[in-house]
Amino acid sequence: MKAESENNNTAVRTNFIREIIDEDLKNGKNAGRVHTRFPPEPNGYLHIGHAKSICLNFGIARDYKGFCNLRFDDTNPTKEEVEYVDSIMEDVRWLGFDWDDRLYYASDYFEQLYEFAVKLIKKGKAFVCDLTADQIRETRGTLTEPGKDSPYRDRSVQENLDLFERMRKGEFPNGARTLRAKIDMASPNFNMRDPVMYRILHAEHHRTGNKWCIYPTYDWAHGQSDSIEGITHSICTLEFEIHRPLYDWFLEELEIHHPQQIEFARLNLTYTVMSKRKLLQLVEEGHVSGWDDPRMPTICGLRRRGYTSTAIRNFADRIGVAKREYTQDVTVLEDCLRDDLNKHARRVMAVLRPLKLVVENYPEGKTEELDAVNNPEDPSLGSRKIPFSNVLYIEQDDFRENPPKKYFRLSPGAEVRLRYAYIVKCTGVVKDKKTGEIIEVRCTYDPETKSGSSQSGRKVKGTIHWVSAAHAVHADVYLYDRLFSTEDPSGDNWKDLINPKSLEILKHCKLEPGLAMSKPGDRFQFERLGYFCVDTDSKAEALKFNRTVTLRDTWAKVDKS
RNA sequence: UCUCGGGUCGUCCAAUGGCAGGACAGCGGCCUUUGGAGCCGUUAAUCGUGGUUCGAAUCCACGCCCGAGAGCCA
Repeated sequence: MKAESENNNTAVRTNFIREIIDEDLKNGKNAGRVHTRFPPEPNGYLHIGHAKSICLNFGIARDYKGFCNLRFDDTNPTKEEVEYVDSIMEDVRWLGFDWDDRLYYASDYFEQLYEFAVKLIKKGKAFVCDLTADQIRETRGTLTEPGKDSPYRDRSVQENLDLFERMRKGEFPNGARTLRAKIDMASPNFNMRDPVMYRILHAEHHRTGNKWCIYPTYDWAHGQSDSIEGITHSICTLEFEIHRPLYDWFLEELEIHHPQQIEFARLNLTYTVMSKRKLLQLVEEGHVSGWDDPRMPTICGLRRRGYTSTAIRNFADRIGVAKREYTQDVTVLEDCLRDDLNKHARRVMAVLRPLKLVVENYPEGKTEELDAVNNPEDPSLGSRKIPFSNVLYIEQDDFRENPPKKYFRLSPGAEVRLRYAYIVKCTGVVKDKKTGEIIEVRCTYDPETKSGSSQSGRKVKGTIHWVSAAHAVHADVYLYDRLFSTEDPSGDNWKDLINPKSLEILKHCKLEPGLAMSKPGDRFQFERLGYFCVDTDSKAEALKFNRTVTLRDTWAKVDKS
């Protein structure tokens, strides 16, 4: 996947993390270095929340002339897979960031971590514990009561060293023993109640294979990995705040480089869910077609939907970074999207729900090539020719037999401009004799009103889009709406809140002929309708478009009221 | 219940003891060969009570509300 870069240099907004860095720089901390990292666990696909973190970490490295590492936090072989590793790298690159040669894995440090653990054992700060998981839980205490010391807490250094080595050699079954830090079972912070550093897991790891049967826990691996890589600012989400004392404790006891952990509030968005667990459930239970379903908040889903990485980066800048938990209105994301697409997407005409329009006074068989602007926001994109003839398709919505007030489109006797073509006047309709359904609208055109010509000042209130019937190419168009029908789908009944109308498939839509050449990933504005992109599954003989987002539609509000 | 965080327009973000500002959403208008875009205007907030201060969103105290924490997950 190629990066969609093109940085638009809006002034970088500051935030409390950048202020901390500014302060550190002023004080000469870390010898003026700024080094961050993005540390995903390869157990799922990246989503828009990760994008916030990626933009934060890589963005800081870029702005402070520092570095940002990509590090896979792969300490749990039972959950992690290479499939996820690959997708994560693809997504980070697509977002426009590059880790150069700084691709790391926590598993790269397993040997070093083992040696660090030995050091702690020798210092009398870690011990091998024979308690089972259940027993550890029982002795951990509660929110209000301290825990109890493990009966194995006072083993000799020698015995701990021996046992720990034998754990590594595979002499014990899963769960039989752990290595625990010796801190304080009475601490009000559970993370300090002699936390587990290593567990026995006879499992194959996606990178180290069967070399190890003991694996470090997150707390033991993360800070030390940060330290090994020379990270200066270890930025993570709020739920790790309570882990910070432990993060600091390990580093202090080890007397190694001590990065600063800083926590910020993770992104929540209205009308969607963000937890990996729920996302996985949506995929596995078939509520969506896969991780890259265009309704998913995953990076690959947004990409398939037609989002640009520029829009996502701008979104990350716009929402800022703070410590209070929040839920961002999804309209802000959509606004960033429209903002980018408006500037760059080529305009084309497409009729999604066709209604035949016959121009009575236009010669049958005649075809004219009319000029159409590709993007009024960007003249450098030029113009194209589109064919006009006596039989056209217009949008069903653009004709009303009994128009409401302020309806500026076609209705019996009314005039409207056909975009880039002529002003036409509706002369009547043809109805299906049995159903009474309108199957054709008739009109006449005024040859003096050709688009671009000196039109003697004639103006009409409405302009509608159209496609010449004989020249149209056909496509399936997938209309997506929000995945959930309520703003806040958290809670146990979240699956009941899935929007049953989040996908509508339109067959046999009529597109202007140039679109026959479009390729997967191409983005367009279908005039007056919205932004659309060619789906990854689209074929020349079976075009498939996804609606990325609608245009802002002020008429929709008027019509409703 | 204990510990740690956090409370500013509807939603987010800012103001770092000195006129509470910006974005999105909303509302009104202008403009328009996209009811798009653009432009202009406008509504709207400091959790509460005390205190310190010439002056408090900001500092202090006491409340209140929200979130996180008892994985050998990250």
